[in-house]
Amino acid sequence: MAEKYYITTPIYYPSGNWHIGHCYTTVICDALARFHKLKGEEVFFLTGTDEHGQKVEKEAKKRGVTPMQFVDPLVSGLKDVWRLLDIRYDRFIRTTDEDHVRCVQKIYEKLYESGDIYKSEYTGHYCTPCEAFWTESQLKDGKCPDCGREVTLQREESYFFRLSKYAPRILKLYEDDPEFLQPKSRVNEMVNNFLKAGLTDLCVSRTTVKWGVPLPFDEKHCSYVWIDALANYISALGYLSDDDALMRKFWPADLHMVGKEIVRFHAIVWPALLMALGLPLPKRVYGHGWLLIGGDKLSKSKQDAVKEELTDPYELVKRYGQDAIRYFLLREIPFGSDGEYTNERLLGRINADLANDLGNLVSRTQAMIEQNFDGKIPPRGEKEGPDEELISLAEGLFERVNADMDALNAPDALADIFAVVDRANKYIDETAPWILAKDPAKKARLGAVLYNLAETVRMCAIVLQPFLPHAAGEILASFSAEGSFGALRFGILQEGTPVVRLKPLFPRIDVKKELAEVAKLVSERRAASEKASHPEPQKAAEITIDDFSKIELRIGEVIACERVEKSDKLLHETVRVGDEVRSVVSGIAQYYTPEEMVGKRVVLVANLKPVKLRGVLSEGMILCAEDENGLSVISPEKLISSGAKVR
RNA sequence: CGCGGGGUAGAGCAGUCAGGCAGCUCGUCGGGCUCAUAACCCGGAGGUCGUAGGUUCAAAUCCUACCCCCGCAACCA
Repeated sequence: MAEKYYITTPIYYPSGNWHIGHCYTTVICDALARFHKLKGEEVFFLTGTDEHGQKVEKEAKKRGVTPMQFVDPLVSGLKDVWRLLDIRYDRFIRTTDEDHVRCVQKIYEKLYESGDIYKSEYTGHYCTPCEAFWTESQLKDGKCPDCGREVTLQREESYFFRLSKYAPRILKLYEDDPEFLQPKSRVNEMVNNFLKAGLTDLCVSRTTVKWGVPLPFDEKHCSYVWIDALANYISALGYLSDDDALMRKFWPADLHMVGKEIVRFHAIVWPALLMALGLPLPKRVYGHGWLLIGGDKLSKSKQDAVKEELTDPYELVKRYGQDAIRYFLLREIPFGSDGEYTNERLLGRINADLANDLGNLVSRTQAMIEQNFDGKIPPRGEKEGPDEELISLAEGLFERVNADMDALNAPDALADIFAVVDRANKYIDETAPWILAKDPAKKARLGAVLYNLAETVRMCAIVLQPFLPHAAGEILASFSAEGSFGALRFGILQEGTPVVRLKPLFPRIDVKKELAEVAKLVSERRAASEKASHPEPQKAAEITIDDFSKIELRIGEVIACERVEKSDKLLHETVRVGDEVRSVVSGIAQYYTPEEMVGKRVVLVANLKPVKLRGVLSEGMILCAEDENGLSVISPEKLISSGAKVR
């Protein structure tokens, strides 16, 4: 019986802006899925979208459409991206799919009956954009520790999942199975940050959110994020449905590929849920790094035009082709850690590896076969000189790539394949077939050389299929060769087989010209989107004079000023406002030194609710104007007494 | 003592867990070749491995202290 391989991507939240970062995870999974399929395993590759939640509900409302109407086009946009990149998933699950919803309801029911879900009350600081509740201690400066935005205090009746109960078993899981969570550093992170501190039960329902799965035992409540989202991995297989054949065949998952920010949910919450349901645990959870976009100092530089990268997958595929984008993502991002994306690096990779090395190797090999052997595979001939080295390198290729892929290390797998490509290019130099061609007595040797090259190219193409499906397919077809891993033996090509000469697989790109074009395109697009979005924020809602009078503005004099320790942006001013002296913190340290501020007269919002910033009390706000060039404190034009009202 | 990432050749990085000749890609300089997509092959130059101390026959790697840079925006994988 064939082995099975079940691999999943995270399900993506429909935000409307699909970019190259989303492609990263999915392309790796696709390559892994294809690789295992070629190994003859029965593969199930799952991806999809996570569509419920308050954020979608709000966005939809803002646009005056139903959540479904809001989400549908976004989802089909994502599917288009996958089509462009030739992602061959077996199912695209949406958490709004009927079967998923039914499954989630059954899971809730089951856990409720077993007592793993119970009713209680939740109070917490809620950050709407992050859809997350935070405890008092987690807040940073009273704001969301993730995004730094305002949180609101919310209290409501909720159902909870007894996560705490499972902490010991999860710790044991990590000990017993070091493979379970990778890379290893993430294990320490989980243990130190969460498990050691003790798990708290997880809030799994909401009454305030309507866009979700209604709980079967309490219709007021909707499922809340994680059970709904995580369950996709089993609902997609028909868990608890009438037809659970897939579930029986493919569960447990062989690999959940996730981003490092959601490792926690996959390495703690998900195993606990599965334990509660009495299901086997996934074999491996892999938390990969992030693809940072234009992530170097350039994006930070304030004065120069901020360099922007083209990250739109549609445009990238249109310009360079799916294989080139796949190749870059799989090759360039260091295994397990963060990688950096720039257009320049993308183009560098395309030219150096795909055009110069691989494409050119195919091209020169086929050209010589065409010129010297009438476009037919020559006889194999005797081995001599460097033949042995080339051949054994090609023959050992699969074993090396297989080991790399078992370690989920696509960059190394590709490096191993290209090591063979490089060796083949060198082999041409060593054997100098163009010299052999001049001497009719050397015809047999020439044939042997070209045969060895054709075989090497063919074998590389077979292993390249998971990574560069299009190009690898073309190469194989041009030799009328089959792509199965069974054909990874040297000597399969038959003498006389016609070889079709391919057009350049990866045309060389003029990097300078292309970068200029891309820069132009990006700035045009930005201008267009600014134009489209600008009228809105500028047209702030109309207010009455009464609204305005609620704001108390006063002139203050800065009598002392110092930097706030351990902060880059904050200055702590002591401001005299009439008879009063106030402590004010402002985020202007990048524009003003403390010395500059002392003695300045400023406009202060005097009735702003005091807050603590970085532990320092701030009782007001100094008015500033800001544009792309910098920031200026607003000062009265003539000398005017401190404490004076501003209207 | 807020959290995280990092400092190895001009650029980008691997090597650090497991101590053993400092490597890879790009760039650059020189040479070769002309089958090939001005591609390919060979060679050179270029490094106080952030700093100081320690352990060791041996340290980029282990230990201690310190310095510096980046992110903590958005999107969220």
